[in-house]
Amino acid sequence: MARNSRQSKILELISVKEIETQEELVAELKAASYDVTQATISRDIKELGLIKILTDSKKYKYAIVSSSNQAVSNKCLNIFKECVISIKNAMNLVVLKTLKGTAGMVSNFVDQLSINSVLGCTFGEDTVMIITADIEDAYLVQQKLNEILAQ
Amino acid sequence: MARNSRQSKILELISVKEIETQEELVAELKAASYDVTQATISRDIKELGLIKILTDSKKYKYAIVSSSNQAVSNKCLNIFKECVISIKNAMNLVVLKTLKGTAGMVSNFVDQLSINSVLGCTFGEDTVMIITADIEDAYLVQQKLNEILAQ
DNA sequence: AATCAAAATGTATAAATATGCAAAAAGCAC
DNA sequence: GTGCTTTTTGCATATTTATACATTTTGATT
Repeated sequence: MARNSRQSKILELISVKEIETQEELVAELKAASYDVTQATISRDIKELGLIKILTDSKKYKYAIVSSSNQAVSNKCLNIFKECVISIKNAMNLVVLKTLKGTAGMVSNFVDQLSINSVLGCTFGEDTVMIITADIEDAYLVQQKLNEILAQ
Repeated sequence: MARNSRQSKILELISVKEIETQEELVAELKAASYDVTQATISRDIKELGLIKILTDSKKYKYAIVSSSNQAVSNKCLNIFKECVISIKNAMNLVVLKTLKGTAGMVSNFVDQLSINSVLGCTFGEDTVMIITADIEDAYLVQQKLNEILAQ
């Protein structure tokens, strides 16, 4: 569906760039050949439960709502699920395979979850690597992510 | 200073009521005899780093930015500091004395901090009670709060 | 394919928010 | 106090976002 794909792109865009306004988002989406208007974006943003937060430079930017304040919106969760193909462990790492181009967004998402044992995330085109302190923690994180995906 | 007092009132208002718009906030402030315009509120909100999140009923309301996403804004922290008079332990409880009328706001704030050992908070007019699992946890929470206030 | 129902989107505009600029208020030094 | 600087605020308005309504698209059923 075009809509899901577009919303997934929105999540990706806001996790990579500092998007200040919906018009800016429209422009970025046009560049990625999603031809939509601001009105549609406004609706997408509401559905995804995105918020505007202040950056260090005192400008507003769109962001995914953090987990402690409020549950991640169902819509976000669904998109997250669709993008993750597999979750595997390797020593003190958890490796996620994702749809091409969505790894950045997924990595950002994992960061947002603020799981205690996650030390950090890096990502490429279709792979996210989560670093934990030890093998046991990697296992815990994998469990946790599986739980979230199973919701 | 009138400004700090007003901003403190704003934090209190948004923690107690679901404030959907700045105009609504202006009205509430007027009722509390703070006579200001929407423009000023807009600036206050920016300074406090407040955000708009979706409620369960799909309406937007103002909220304090959560701790995991981003540090609580300096401004919020300052106001928090000014409102807390003392922090004491009693068994598995931590008891905060606050300025009259600000306990609700402070309690909300403590919730936002998402400290692990905090099981829950209740409050009256000028007292916040934090419940923890045991005496040791109460001590840890007290330590943590003192750290935050000392920042 | 034709028909209907539901969902998604665009257009136009209402509603909400941010901000440039000028005025007022608050500090501060003398 | 007076004069000067800095901060805060209001007014007017630009900018940004949400939404009512109409239209288009999608999907299912026959």
